[in-house]
Amino acid sequence: MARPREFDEDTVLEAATQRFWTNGYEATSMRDLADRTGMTTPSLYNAFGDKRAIYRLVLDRYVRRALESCSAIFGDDDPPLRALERYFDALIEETRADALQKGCFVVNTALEVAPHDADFRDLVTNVFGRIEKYMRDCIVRGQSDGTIRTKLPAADLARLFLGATLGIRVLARTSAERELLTGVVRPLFALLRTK
Amino acid sequence: MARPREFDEDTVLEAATQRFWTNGYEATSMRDLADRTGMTTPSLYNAFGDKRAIYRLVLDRYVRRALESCSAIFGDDDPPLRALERYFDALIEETRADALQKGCFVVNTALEVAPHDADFRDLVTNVFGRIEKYMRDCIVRGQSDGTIRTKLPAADLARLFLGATLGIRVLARTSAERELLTGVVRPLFALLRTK
DNA sequence: TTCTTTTTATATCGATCGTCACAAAACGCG
DNA sequence: CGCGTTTTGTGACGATCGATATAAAAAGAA
Repeated sequence: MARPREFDEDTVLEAATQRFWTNGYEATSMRDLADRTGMTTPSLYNAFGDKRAIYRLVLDRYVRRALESCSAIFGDDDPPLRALERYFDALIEETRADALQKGCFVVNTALEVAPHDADFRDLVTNVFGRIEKYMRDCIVRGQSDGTIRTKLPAADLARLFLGATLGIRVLARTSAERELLTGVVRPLFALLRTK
Repeated sequence: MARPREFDEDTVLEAATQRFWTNGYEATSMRDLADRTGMTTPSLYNAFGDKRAIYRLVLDRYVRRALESCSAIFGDDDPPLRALERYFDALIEETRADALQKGCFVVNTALEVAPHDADFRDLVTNVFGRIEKYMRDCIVRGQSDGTIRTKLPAADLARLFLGATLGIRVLARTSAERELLTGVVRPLFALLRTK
């Protein structure tokens, strides 16, 4: 029907993701994206739209995968406490291996873009809400089956666990020591064990 | 000796602070700063140096005041638990009143600038370390006098409290509801009360 | 006054920004 | 084979970026 694309969409979007993720929105130029993806800027515009649309596209793609990862952890039939352990273990391991200090793409967006862009603020709020809900449901299950002994409201515990997650994501951008991150998490699990 | 300055340094630095704080480093231009401060760009360069130097100057100024505020809270002779309450009450109240969703200038810097600028990363790490130390010393005092009953290591509790602080600062950039912020904090104090 | 020093405002530098016209190139379809 | 459609690369648009050269203006010192 027409001239075929010469690029692999997934490869290009992944390269664009990495660039936006590490450098942020403002510090990434369309020419940066062109260089990293091997495309020209007109091809980028033709294929995906303008800079903001590309950012939204790759962020949505990132969110989809991140939430799938969350779903895999919390949707598994592991005991609730085990799921939470796996969640924070993965978070800390991801941070430890994060040589470029990318942190979390959503958290980075929350700070740089969300305050002056309602669309992205809604996206970020939605993602944070989903994580909070994963936590809450997990904690409720644990309180029901007795493996989580604290009687504190699951809603507040979920809020704290979300807050701790975001805090760790901030520290991840500053090359924090692993001991600091594990120290944030240890009292959380002590809290779940208390009566 | 020479022509006197026509601007008030403190007023100018405060205006520059507000601009960098709300918009970030990359999204703020020297012309933005000139407009907001009422100066011309050559006058800014002559008085304070280049863009990065101005950012550093106003960030240092912000940090000085923020740490003074911390010192006032934790250096007071209030009981340790009361100091921690005052700290988080002030944090939540500041966030509630933060119509422009500025969040914390240091946290914003941690995410936007620190990953690719060692000087600012060191500054951020230092500030986080000081806050952590305020928390730790306060918790140790509370554990000594028996007002904080938990036997969990003060070092880890301080790390969690720092992490929660940073998490709240992230949420502050996304116009989060007050109930979410108070929910993050409530289990922290429940944790301090547990034996 | 004249000289020195610093701040001021005008005007602009080259570089880079996001974006796009344009036409050649590469396909399926008739 | 053209024909229509989409992608491609070249080149460049006006706007804005960080930073300055330049000189007039404003003070104290001589």
